[in-house]
Amino acid sequence: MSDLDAIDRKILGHLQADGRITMQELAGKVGLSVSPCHRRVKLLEERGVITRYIASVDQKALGLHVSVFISIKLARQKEEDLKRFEKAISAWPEVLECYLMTGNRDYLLRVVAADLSSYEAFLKTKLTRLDGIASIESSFALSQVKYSIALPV
Amino acid sequence: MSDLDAIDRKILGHLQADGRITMQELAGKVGLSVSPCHRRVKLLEERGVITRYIASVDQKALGLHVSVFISIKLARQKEEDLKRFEKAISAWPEVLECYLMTGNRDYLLRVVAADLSSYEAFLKTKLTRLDGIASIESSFALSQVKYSIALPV
DNA sequence: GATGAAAGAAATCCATT
DNA sequence: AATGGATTTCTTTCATC
Repeated sequence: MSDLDAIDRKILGHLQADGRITMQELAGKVGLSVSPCHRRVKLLEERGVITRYIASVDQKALGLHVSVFISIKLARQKEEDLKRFEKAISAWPEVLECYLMTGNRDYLLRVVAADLSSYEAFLKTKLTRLDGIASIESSFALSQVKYSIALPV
Repeated sequence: MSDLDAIDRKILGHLQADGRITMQELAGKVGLSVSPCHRRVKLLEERGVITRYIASVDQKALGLHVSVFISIKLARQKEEDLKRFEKAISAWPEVLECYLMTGNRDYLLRVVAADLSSYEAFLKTKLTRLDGIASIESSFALSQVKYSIALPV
């Protein structure tokens, strides 16, 4: 699966920091010439190690001032209950992250909204309308201290 | 601040989905020709609306099988205590996200590690060595149901 | 502000080692 | 697997509307 050598990991490190670095510059940084560097990047893309390239956008500039972590407990934990819940939240753009947690097997969601009233609208028109939810607990973030998508390589 | 018109928001939507889309294709999708589309993208970059471009890497392919959410309470909440804590965690690559939360004014961290023993190493050599921490509570994620960095535009 | 064209730079492919 | 060069494609700038 992941037989990534040292050069692959270097490449991934640089691409996580700058997804638009030129092949020439990237090749220089990892000590290869352009062609083999290019081939490695293409292989990493094909193997699904690099999943995609993204522009990162400032949350405040979009007017999204509210970040909420929501703990959700389901009434039943049968496979089909989980699947139905996961399918629903996956379709909502306000939900940026969702994790199935150990312990009580509940879900942890990170949701963004413009303000408290649009968060309330999200709760009322979407989340609380789902069947099979036993409890919802919202925790609000005062500020985002760190946000990185660069995994340690 | 954010006088983004409909076309700007369309551009941001497409760039969040594909950070390497060509100007030609992007221009077509938003109904402009290449030059004005290019100018808008450059402006969005200069204004800090687009913060950067990133390659997204598969966590499992890197062998990072453990995702943990950590709730941390500080002994004191003076500005300098917060600053010191935030500076420390910002430097650690294992910490991908950190939020200052309302309520008890504690921190919520998302941390990744290869396995439980390397997570333990992170706790022992880094987190628990910080001064002024009153409590640490780890919650493990069984699976990542959704992970998106694309903000709703 | 938008347009189209033109120059420069980068990605991509291929023959060679 | 890596290299250097050739080709194609994109970015970026500029004059014009």
